[in-house]
Amino acid sequence: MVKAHAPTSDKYDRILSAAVKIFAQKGFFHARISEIAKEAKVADGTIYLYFENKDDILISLFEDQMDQVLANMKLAVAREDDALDKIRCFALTHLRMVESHPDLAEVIQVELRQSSKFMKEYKNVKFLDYLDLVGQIIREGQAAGQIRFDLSPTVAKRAFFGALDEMSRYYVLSPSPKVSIDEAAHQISEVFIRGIAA
Amino acid sequence: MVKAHAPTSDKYDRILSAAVKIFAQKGFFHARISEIAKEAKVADGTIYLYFENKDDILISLFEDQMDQVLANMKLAVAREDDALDKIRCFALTHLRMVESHPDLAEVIQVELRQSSKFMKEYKNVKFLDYLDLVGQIIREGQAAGQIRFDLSPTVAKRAFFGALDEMSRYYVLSPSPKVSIDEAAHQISEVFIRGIAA
Amino acid sequence: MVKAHAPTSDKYDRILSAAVKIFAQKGFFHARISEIAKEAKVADGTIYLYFENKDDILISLFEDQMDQVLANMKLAVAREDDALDKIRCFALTHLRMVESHPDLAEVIQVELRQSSKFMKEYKNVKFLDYLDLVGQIIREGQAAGQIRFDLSPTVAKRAFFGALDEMSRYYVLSPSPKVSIDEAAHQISEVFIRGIAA
Amino acid sequence: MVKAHAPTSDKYDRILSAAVKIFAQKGFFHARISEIAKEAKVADGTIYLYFENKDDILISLFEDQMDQVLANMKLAVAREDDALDKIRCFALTHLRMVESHPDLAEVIQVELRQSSKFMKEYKNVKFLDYLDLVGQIIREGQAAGQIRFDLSPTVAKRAFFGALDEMSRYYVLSPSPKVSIDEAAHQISEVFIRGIAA
DNA sequence: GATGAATGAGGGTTCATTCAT
DNA sequence: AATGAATGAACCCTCATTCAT
Repeated sequence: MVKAHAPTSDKYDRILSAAVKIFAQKGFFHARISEIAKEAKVADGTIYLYFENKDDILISLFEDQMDQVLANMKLAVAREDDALDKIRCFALTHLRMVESHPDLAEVIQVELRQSSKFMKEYKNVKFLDYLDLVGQIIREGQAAGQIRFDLSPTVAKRAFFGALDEMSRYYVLSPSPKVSIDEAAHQISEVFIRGIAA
Repeated sequence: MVKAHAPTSDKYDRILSAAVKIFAQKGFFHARISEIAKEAKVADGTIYLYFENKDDILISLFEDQMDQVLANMKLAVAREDDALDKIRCFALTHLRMVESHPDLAEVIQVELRQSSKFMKEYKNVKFLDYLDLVGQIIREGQAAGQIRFDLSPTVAKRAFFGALDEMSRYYVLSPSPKVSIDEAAHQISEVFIRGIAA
Repeated sequence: MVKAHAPTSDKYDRILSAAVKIFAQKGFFHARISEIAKEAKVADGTIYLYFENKDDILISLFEDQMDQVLANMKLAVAREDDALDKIRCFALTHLRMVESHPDLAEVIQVELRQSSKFMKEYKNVKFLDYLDLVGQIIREGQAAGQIRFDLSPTVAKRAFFGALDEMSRYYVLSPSPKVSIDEAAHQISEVFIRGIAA
Repeated sequence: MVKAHAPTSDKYDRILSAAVKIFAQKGFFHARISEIAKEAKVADGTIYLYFENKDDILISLFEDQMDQVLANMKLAVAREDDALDKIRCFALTHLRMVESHPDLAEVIQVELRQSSKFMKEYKNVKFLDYLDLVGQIIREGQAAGQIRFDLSPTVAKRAFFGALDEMSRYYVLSPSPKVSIDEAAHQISEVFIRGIAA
């Protein structure tokens, strides 16, 4: 069922913003629809005019935000010509997004990789697109002779993303991180680049 | 509260094993106590003789299994003398454990990093110990002059673990992986070693 | 926590009435929320829109009804000028209320004096107010020289109330009482009045 | 089912004593069998060798204790020749028993008049016997011309017992009573005697 | 569209009772 | 007789979802 809603209303966005906040605070399962409604200043029932059910809020949130994250990252990476610079750029942009949107980062980090509901049944296309940005850069670098040919892009893109992601978890969950975002991005991209260089 | 139970009974282990299976299948929140009880072939109430509540099952499971994982990894790594070989060993051992205990790996992967309950309120000491095994190896390699001194062990250990962990997620959730466990372990450890080498 | 509910709805009263009936029938502990809900023709969950929990139903019931009982008794007693007539009036009014509201009388008789929950932790102010109506009458009669001065109002008010209360228990629990309400009220008040007269 | 138990064992009494204590503390419904067992220093299951079920503990307790109370009261009252002195003696003995066995008094006061289980289904013969001791005294006094003939023993015995009982509740539940037991007994019996005197 | 009172299915947990030892 | 681990029926309460207004 496609939910109709007037584009003039900002309720859809208000609900999603509220959901990000509450999900980050309590976790998806402990978050209450009534709490999201209260935070969004709408009635409980109103949420069901914009979303099918509770799951749909999380998925919509993810899809919506991943569109922006993806667009943002593509734009940032496109500014660099060199594959290795693109990798540096990816790391920095990724961690800076985490820093500037901690609630969203936490929800994506923590809630979205949880439970069969969202990682098995729900085909996480947006996430795979995001992951493949790294894969493209690697293949580009291989084509340019900068990156070893015996490196599997499938493995390498996950290794790189995983490194950044684990670092994100550190920032999301750690009250007082000891290393700056920029320094972490620098260290991770340098290790990776040396590791994959031809 | 320490729950009394005869050491001769295997119910504690039966319940934990059942829980691993059901949690992996349905996710923690969708898992039903009655289902775990049925799988463990005990009455619902019996579970509460061994565990405080549902949360306690997950935490006990984690603590119990992490003890074994930790011991296993320490043993494996101790067989190598060279820091770089230890890193190779860690990667291979980690991914092989994931391969041989897919249910457990999935639960740890997916459930335990979820929700404030388990990553914020619950001090995940065992996980930090595990993570620090990598940190120790790195400091050892730095002392031996094999690893760059300008590398932050804090960042590097997370980068390495994150790479392995993201690869684990791939194996846990992917129905038909395209790269072998051993090959993935090899690629990840080689990229990392080149990346951090002095 | 004050439970919100539209004043136009009669659900609050319907639930209380149902509760009186079920509590009288089964006793508080054997009464089931679902049974009260069914009797009140509301859903189980609806009860929790009007009451915090099962205990709260009993306490609300008591507070609500005692307000009415208290008001009713004050009104009745105020019609008499003479202290001794007030005592006669109190006895008659009390037992007639018991007769006309047997379910409520039984609940108050039996449930409310039960268990630390309601007689120790719960400060039963309304009941003490009711009891003190008798105390006031006695002090009034002492001031008028009709009642002995060496009589302790503290003891006397309890003696009088206890006499009526035990008689109430008889009516509440006895299937076929042998003495009429009015005759019992008469006998009790006359014994008491002679007993306390100057 | 009649429960057999060796008269050499004191477990039966230990369980009843424990039950009195726990029932007084928590109330019948909040009392846990396991708690009574612990207090009596027997295993949970042992209780079921001596009692049919939880209800049976309370009833046995009541029957057992009422036998003693009844015997005690009969003995005390038999020492007096005069009906009016017997009334004085009854009041004093009753309140002194309450004072010296507060736990038991509380259980009888509070638990035993609760719930249909014990006041409707369970024919409370012992209590009626106790109540009728007063009835007998009154009839005796009427025969001796000391007590009015137009007084209904049915009403009068309840009035007198109710007065004492309400006073007991005061002592049982009040942390610091303002009137002494002996004074209360004196006042109540004097009021009653004057009230019923020919 | 918007509301929020009402719904009622569902499940974690308790605890009286049983029974193998 | 005594034990206490095990049982499983029973129930209060929560909360996602609905629908009359």
